[in-house]
Amino acid sequence: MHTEKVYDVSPPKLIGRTVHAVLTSYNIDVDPLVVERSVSEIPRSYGGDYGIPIMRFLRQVKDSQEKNKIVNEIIERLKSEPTVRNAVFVRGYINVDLDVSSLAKIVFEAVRHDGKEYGYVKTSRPQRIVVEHTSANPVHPLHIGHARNMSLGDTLAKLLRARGHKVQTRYYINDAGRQMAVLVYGIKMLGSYSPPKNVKIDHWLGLVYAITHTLVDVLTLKKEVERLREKGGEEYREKLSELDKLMAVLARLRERDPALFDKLAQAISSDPNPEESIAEIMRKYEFRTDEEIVKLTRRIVEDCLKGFKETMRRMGVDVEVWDWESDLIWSSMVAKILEEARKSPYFTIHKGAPALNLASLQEDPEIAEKLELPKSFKIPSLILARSDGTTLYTTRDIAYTIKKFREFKADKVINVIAAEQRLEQLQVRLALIALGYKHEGFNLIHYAYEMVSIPGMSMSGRRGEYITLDELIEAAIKRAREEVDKRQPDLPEDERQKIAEAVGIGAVRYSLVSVAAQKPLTFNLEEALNFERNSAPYIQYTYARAHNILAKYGKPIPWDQIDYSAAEENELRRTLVIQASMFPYIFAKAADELKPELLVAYINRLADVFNKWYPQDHVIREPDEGKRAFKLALTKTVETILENTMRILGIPVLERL
RNA sequence: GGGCCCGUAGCUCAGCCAGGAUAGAGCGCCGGCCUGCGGAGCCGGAGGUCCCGGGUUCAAAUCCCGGCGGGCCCGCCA
Repeated sequence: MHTEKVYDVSPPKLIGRTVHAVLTSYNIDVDPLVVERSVSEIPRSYGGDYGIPIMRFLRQVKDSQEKNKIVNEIIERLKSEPTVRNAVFVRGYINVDLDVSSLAKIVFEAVRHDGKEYGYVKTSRPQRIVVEHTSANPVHPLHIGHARNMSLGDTLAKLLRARGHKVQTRYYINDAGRQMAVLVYGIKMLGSYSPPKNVKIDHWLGLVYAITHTLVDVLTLKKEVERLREKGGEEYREKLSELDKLMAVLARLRERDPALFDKLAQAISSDPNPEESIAEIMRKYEFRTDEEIVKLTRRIVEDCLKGFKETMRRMGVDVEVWDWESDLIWSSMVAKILEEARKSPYFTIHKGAPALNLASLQEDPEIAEKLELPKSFKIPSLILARSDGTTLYTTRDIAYTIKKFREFKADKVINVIAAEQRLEQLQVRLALIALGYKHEGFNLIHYAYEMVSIPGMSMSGRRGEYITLDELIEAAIKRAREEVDKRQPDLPEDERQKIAEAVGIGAVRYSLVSVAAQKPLTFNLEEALNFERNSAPYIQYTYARAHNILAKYGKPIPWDQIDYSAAEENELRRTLVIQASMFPYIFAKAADELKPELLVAYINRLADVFNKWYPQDHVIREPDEGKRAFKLALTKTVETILENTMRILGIPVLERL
């Protein structure tokens, strides 16, 4: 693969390798990665393109003659590299001026031969990796938070695959547990399961769930208030105001479907003990003692997933394996975990329930370090089962983790799960280690992401307060359509709509992976669809421009007629070549560090430079054949990188928009 | 009460783990230019106590300690 050659001569690799080799020959021991990462882009006015603060590595060298000798040797070695024009020592830095003509030759050859694979440097240590993502509970429709999850998960999977890993994607269907039982209870209260045809099924189920959940909460809270009335005081007033708020939620829910609401309200209020009815459904499903409940639950979940899959398909997201939580229980995998726990030295009884004492594991320094445990915080004991024998989410998650590792013979499992589940995810890893599943415990990665907020909107699935992802997609497409109608009024209607869909979807995905996962993200539709800057449409547009310049030329790129000296004639051409040479490096870094946002920042910058370049340095009208060949190759290179990045980010590639 | 994450220009964000030159982009704002390979154009400018206070270091946005502000978590929920 020619991409490897580009990777090797990319400035951080080249300079890092050279510096490290010389330092090592002088018995200066430094981490090659630290050296490589000290290489940074510098302003041209510093006399080069990339620089490295060399003095920080020469601290231990006391003799200044010796220092000079080392610096000079590094400079000489760098100068002997074909892609280096000059290297100088300035104010503690070694600055490298690149020979962009030689660099261009290497980059163009790679683009020419690797094409759609250009930039996808293969790892030297391929692994088997499971990426679990989306995994929304099948009780309400997907919303913007799930969209961040699926965009990150799908992008990571594509990124790791392109890097040469074997990747499997999985979705965990949480069909056991209380939430599901609440929805099933609601459906049962309606008498028969007959969802309306004119509403998307997951949206309707979400409404039933929200109404049922809130009604049950209100009844429970009312009893509580009743009980506290005599006593009065702070607690009573708090519960009372909580009840007020819930009543307001109920009123809003009723507006959405009065008939459905009234039917549920009447049925539930005539149930003497809804909490017990829900618990009973949960038991019947988990212990599989009531085939009717099993069938109904499965049918509801299947229906809800149909809705999810439709939304995911629109987002361009595909998951390979769908795992049912209930299958883990029924296949006795969860029972086995419980059994193993009982035999483990960490087993304990906590508040009368079987549990694992995880705090004692914290004392092991290896575990504390590898799992990055908080120091002055005692991990609470993990309760494994309810007193009625039903299992708990975390216990089932332990079994599921083992399943994921086993079935794919995975080296690593990446769970894309909200940051609010940090403690739970930590407990899973600790529990695995406690039960002797060390490989699993140490190689389970919680890829945590923070919440997505939409200005002026608070969200709660239990209360039915959310903007669904479907609505968001529609809004994005509608907004995109307005722009497309403005720009391309002559295109046929159906084509404009197709373009608008590709633009809308791309815009949502781009903005959801553009911010580092551990930061809270504010989603702004207008910004996501800003056609002018830092957005998927902007990248799609830039691609289309590059593509159409090449289409206008109409012939194959004359690779063999390129005059490489053209590279040095224009600053923007130089910058583009250097940026193009950085693509494999950025790609590898994004994959290895699980940071898709690096790719987003990179591609945005490349588009900026390209958009600045082509209007002022005409490609097709270039009279000199060799120079025109160079410009065509450069355009092809940019087009290729844009396309190869969009493919990873799941942004549809369009030839016109 | 404890733990985790975040805090950088008016706004949205890079940079922080792996300390180094004058802290970067984009939006917005101000002032100019422009008839284009698809105007979704170009050039210039202003704008910063890198949340605060200590410490380590030749050197701190970056590391350590102590605060402040925001979010999340600490359930026989998921």
